[in-house]
Parts: sequence; structure tokens; C-alpha cells
Amino acid sequence: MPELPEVETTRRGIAPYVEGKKVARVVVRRSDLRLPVSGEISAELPGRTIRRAERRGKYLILRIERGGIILHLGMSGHLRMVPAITAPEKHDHLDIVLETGLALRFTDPRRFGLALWTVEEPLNHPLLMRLGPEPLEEGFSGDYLFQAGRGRVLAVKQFIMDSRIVAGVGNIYANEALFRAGINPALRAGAISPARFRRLAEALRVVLNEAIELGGTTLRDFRDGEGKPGYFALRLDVYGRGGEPCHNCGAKIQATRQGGRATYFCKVCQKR
DNA sequence: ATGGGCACCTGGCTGC
DNA sequence: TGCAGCCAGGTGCCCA
Repeated sequence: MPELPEVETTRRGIAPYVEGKKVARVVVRRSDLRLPVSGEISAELPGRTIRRAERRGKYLILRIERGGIILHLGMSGHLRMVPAITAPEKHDHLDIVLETGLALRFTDPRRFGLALWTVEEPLNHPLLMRLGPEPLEEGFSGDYLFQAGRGRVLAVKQFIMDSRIVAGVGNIYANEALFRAGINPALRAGAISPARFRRLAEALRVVLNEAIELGGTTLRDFRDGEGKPGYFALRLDVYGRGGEPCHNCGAKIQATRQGGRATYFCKVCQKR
């Protein structure tokens, strides 16, 4: 479900309610997520204060004095603030109850998400350590992509969805950025010029920032930290629009598959 | 090292 | 109405 903009929207939504707040207790209702939820969360977290809510790629980090909680929303997860007394529903797997009386509630029907406890530096956790640069920060550029793509025969769309290349880009925004950059998603990464990679890097920055401004993309169930949907779905040019007219030239949007994921593109506007 | 395929899990939608 | 089949915003592992 959530890519970088949805995770960032979630972070911004919850940050005011969790930063500087002390944890009263933790309720784990299901621990069989993508990795098991450690009992240390409920044993160690109460009494500690959440210093910061940060994001790295699609991961959220709730920092305490040393270490913290690493959260990932998988395909179907979301986080929101609720009054702690709110009755849990079927897929509400975890509550971090604060002394303010609000709880950070983690919901995830498919349970591809994660909630990990660490006393080490969260950014050094094996799951985060190999993430590529943040696409909205220094260190990410078309020239970087060009260098990383040298010799790669992988399709450019799969290349930019590889979190080791760039963090946080999932299927929606990969499709959208390639459309805006005018690049065919099936092109080999190693066959793209520095100039075209610069267009792609810029398209990624622009599309991710626009999506964050609109609160992310809600296709069916994404909600921000306050339970509200995002409105970037209204701006989608290609994702989910197979057979519909291209917003730029009117040609039918093509729907294909790459690496098991749906790909949408305009064969007129994305010739190469 | 690289790329392809699959598994993990639930729910919603489509079409018979 | 029921049900089978397919699809979904992610990612890590196994294999060639």
C-alpha cells in the first residue's frame, strides 16, 4: 500500500501526538507479522519517551533515547492515533498507548508489515542499512542513477523500484515518474543516458513532493495518522489507467507486467 | 553479482 | 446469492 509519500504523510500525522510523549503501555494482539513482534516492545518501551518520529524510505522510526521501534506498513498497513479506549478491530495488531490517553494503533490486514525493537542505531538495522539514497535529499541525482545503472540489463522501472538503488519508490510512483520523464519502463537501465536519468530523477522528486502535499494516494484503504485519505489518486497519469486516454496525447494507456507488478505507460509519450 | 520467480496473507472485485 | 479466480500500494529468499 504505502510508498514514500504515504509513509511521510503518516509520519507527519502522528509526529505531533507521539514526539516527546511517554509510553504508558504496549498492547500486542498479533505478533505474527512479516517478522515476529518481539515481546521486548511491551516489556521495554513503557516508561520511555518517544523522542522523534522519522522516516527512512518506507520505514518509520520511533526513536527513544537509545534505539527505538522500526515500523513498516507492508502492502496494507496503516497507523493512526486513536483514544486508547477505542475498541480494537480485527486487524488492529499493535497499540502503543501514550500517557496522553491516545494510542498509536497499527492496523495491517495482510500482515506484511513490521514492528521491530532495537537498542542499536535504527539506521544500522540490517533491513535499513542497505537502503539507497533518499530521493528527496542530497545524494540522489540523475548522475547517481546513471552510475548505479551502468551495465545493468534490468528494466529501468524495476531498477528504480529496487530499494538499494533509491529508497521509497514503489509501483505507483515508479510508473508515474517514468511517464513524466517520457521514459519507456521496459528500457534497460544500462541503456539510459545521463541526461534522461536526470529527467527521471527530477520527475521522481516532483511527483513524490506533489503526492506528499496532497496527503498521498488512497486507492482503497490508505489513511493518514488522523484517519483521512490522500488525494493524489486524482493526479495519477498512468497508474491504474490501462485502456484510458493519455492525459498528454490521448493515446490508450498500455497495461503490461514487469517482475510480477503492473506497469502502465503511454507508448506514444514514452517511446524510449 | 544479477535477474527471475515465488512466497508471505487477507480482502475486494469480477464473472459465471 | 455463492463461489472460484484474480488482483493489490512490498520485500526477502532461493535458484540458475
